[in-house]
Amino acid sequence: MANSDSGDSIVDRVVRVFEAFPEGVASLQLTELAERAGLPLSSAHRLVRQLSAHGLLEHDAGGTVRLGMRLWELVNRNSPTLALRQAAMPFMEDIQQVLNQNVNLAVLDGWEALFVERLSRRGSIVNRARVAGRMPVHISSAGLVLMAHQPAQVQAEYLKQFEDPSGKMTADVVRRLLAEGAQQGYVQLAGVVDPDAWGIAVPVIDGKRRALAALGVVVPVVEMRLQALVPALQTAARGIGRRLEA
Amino acid sequence: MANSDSGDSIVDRVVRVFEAFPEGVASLQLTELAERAGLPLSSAHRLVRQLSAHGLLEHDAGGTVRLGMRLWELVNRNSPTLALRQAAMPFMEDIQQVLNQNVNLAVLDGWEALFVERLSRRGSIVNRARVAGRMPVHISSAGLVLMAHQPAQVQAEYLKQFEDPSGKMTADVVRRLLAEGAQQGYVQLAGVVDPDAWGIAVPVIDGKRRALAALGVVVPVVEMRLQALVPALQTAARGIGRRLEA
DNA sequence: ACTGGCCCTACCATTGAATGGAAGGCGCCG
DNA sequence: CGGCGCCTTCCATTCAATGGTAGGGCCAGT
Repeated sequence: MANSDSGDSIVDRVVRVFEAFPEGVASLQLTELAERAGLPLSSAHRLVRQLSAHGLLEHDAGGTVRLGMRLWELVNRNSPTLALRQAAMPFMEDIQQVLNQNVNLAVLDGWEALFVERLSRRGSIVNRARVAGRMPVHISSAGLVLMAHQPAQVQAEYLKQFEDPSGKMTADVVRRLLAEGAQQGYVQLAGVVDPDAWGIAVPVIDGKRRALAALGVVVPVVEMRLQALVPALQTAARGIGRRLEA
Repeated sequence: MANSDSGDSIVDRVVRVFEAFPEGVASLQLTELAERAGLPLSSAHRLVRQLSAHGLLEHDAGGTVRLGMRLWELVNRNSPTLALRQAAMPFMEDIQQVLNQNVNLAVLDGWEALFVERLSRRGSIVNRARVAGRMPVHISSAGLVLMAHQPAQVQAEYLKQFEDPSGKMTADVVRRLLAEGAQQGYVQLAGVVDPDAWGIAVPVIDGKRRALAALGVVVPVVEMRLQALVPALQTAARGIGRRLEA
């Protein structure tokens, strides 16, 4: 044989190796990694060795393979979200302290909200959103408020393909939420993810009126000051937006 | 020609592409990227296209290339430091609130401290340590306290090759700091990085008595409660260590 | 102690995927 | 409108990548 029987390039394979780690699983056996990545063992072995030589992968104590510190370092040094996170962090900290709630920051990627930063309170209500985690647009206030501020064409495309496997949400409900979100400038969502939690999110708008990100909080349903949270979030979001101009 | 004139594999090239982004620079022109990565333009072009197809790179508005959200997501989802950061975050937040100071968390990588997490106070003293940033062991309290808790052999190797280009530190001073750090269980460092800032760091120890990380604060020299910080840090570090066992 | 199973590592003849110079667009500025 | 920088595409050449196979280390079960 020669280069790849299966017709995939090395780059494809490298990507498959990176993607082979299931969410939250830090390390895998070589054999299992090969299987998950769909590679012959000997090919996986060679590839892992090359990547390890550069620090993109590492061999940990038990002989298992994990993503390397070097990779983490490179990606986080030049992260596409770096500017956004740096601009947002001080404001997120303020919110966390003043409102005493979970705060999170998300961007829109496809039809999902991708959470890029999160500050959680000890002992506070469960916040399902994890850093680098995703949630479908229709079940997260952050996703909805981002979609609500997308160009009409994008929203139309989204609604066209919308389908909720759980059946809890209909396209009409989503349409209404988007319309309200666009008009009010925030989205409030009750207990979709967790029956005891409210999500509230506002958009971070840049100079060209594009919604770059969503700033949100997750609060327990018993929280009384719900409406008071909105202006605080909006003020913070404007601050973030202004920082991103400069 | 065939595969690489220069004798490097594709993996080498992928790594060089990732490494081509200078610290803090999010995006590059293709031509510049090719030059920095030491690749012929057409090869760079092909490689970038492949990587982009998988979302490891992205083309941004101006036609420049940057690291992709997908890469950021994969790395941060399965980060080798994920468990450490998750265990540490609540304690770091406590420290930040109670002591009202900058907090950071670092691991040892080679002869450098690599900062994996940081919480900074608005308006607080400048903290040079950036997330995913590095500092040489001998000018950071985190680096020193980590080195002070390494096996004797590692310390010997480190001291053997030690050389401070600035000449401010001598091997003897470092040796003394390491000895003190090992004995006292913390390292305090004044104004090496910034003349107005103190750094104090303690080790996070796991069940096998290995120093996995350093927990530290950066405080202004005028701060009076210096000694009071140490027990707080040590308590938090023990808490983190205990969480990592489970 | 022995055996079987599991996982990792090493070898090597084969060949098509990767290569990069050159030429063809595209947009910008003077 | 001509020159320049930057991006994209093309294509004949060839060696880096491939993966089946075999070897070695480790542990659990018998």
